[in-house]
Parts: sequence; structure tokens; C-alpha cells
Amino acid sequence: MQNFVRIPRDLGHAIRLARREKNWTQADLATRSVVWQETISKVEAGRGGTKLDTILALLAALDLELLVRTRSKGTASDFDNIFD
Amino acid sequence: MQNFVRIPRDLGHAIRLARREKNWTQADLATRSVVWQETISKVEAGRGGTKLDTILALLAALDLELLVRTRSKGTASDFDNIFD
DNA sequence: TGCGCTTATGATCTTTAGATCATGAGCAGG
DNA sequence: CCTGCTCATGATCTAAAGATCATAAGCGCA
Repeated sequence: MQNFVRIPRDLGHAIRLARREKNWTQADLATRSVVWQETISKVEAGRGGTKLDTILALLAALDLELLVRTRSKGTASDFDNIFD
Repeated sequence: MQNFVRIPRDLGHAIRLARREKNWTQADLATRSVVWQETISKVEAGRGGTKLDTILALLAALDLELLVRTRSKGTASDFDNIFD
């Protein structure tokens, strides 16, 4: 799994994917990350305006990591699972 | 350039590095990203509690991109320029 | 040493994220 | 159908981010 994040929606999508892969409900993730189920719902829907801390908490619980790097001329193959 | 982001501080650091590489002042970045200089100062200092939208605006202005991926067993060489 | 540029900090105000509770909508299985 | 589980939404309240202005602190250089 490796996805670009240009807009909040991308992040929400990656989170949902990872969560489903682990067969967790939003409530499961909520207890593991100390973030409310309602908040997770919003984040996954990409409804923006989320704090970085919240995101990092979710990613950590899901065993995901974030990277920053200089923008590459991305090729299609750099993307993975953009759609459900 | 490729850095992990586990805590807000990492992000601030990456941003500062990229900004310096472009020889921009915080004020320059501010005008280009529509984020206040004061806010940039806080972000770069890693004083946490930043909104994702703010971060994404800064990264975009700096030609940086964010990636999410499943956590790897990182080696030291995965890190680059941790220190100033 | 004093000016000018860059960054840090501080105060106030507005907006908004997230906590919290309640509940509604979608859907699977019995 | 009805029930139960999962996710979405809505209201309210509190804490905190960001806008904005002002200013201080750090530093290189004439």
C-alpha cells in the first residue's frame, strides 16, 4: 500500500482501506486510536478540516506511516487502489 | 528528500528544509501558500496542533508530496537529513 | 554599534475541530 | 419483516487553530 495525499479525501480513503484490511469497524479503530467513531467517519469521508494529531493517531493505530518527499513526476503505477 | 512523519515536529522540519532549499523566507512561503508567517513559524517549530489543510497548503507550495503507506521496518538509511 | 531582514512570541477575536450524546439510515441474516 | 451491527449525521459545548496586529529577539553586515 502506498498512496499519495494531495487532499484530505486521499487520506480518508487510505485510512478506510487499511481499516477494512484489518477487518476493524470504525468503533474498533476508535478504541485503539482514542479518536471518536464519529470523527473517524468524517475523516474517512474526507470531509476535511482534520487536525494533524488526529490523523497521526489513526495512522499509528493502523500501522501506516506518512512520508514527505519532493514531488515526483508520478506515473500511474505509483498509485494503488485509488478506487474502492 | 524523503522523511518519515511520526510526530508534527517531523513535518515542520521537512517544511523548513524544503523552504530553505528554495531560499524562501517564511514570509515568501506565506504569500505563496496563503498561510500566515506566524503560523508557519509555529508549524516549523513543530508546535503541533496544526490542521491538515494548513499542512497540505504548505507542502503544495513547496512542491512536496505526502504519502501514506504500510509501516516498513525502517532502516537508518531510510532517513535523510534528520538534523539541520 | 546600529540598521534591516527574518523569525519568534504574545494578545485578542473568530471560527472550527472534536468530545459527547442521541439517533437515523443502510444492510445482512434469521 | 424485525433485529442487530456499522456507519453517518445532527446538536451542543469546550478547547484550540488560525487570522491579525504589534513587537521582540537573533543575526549578518555596512
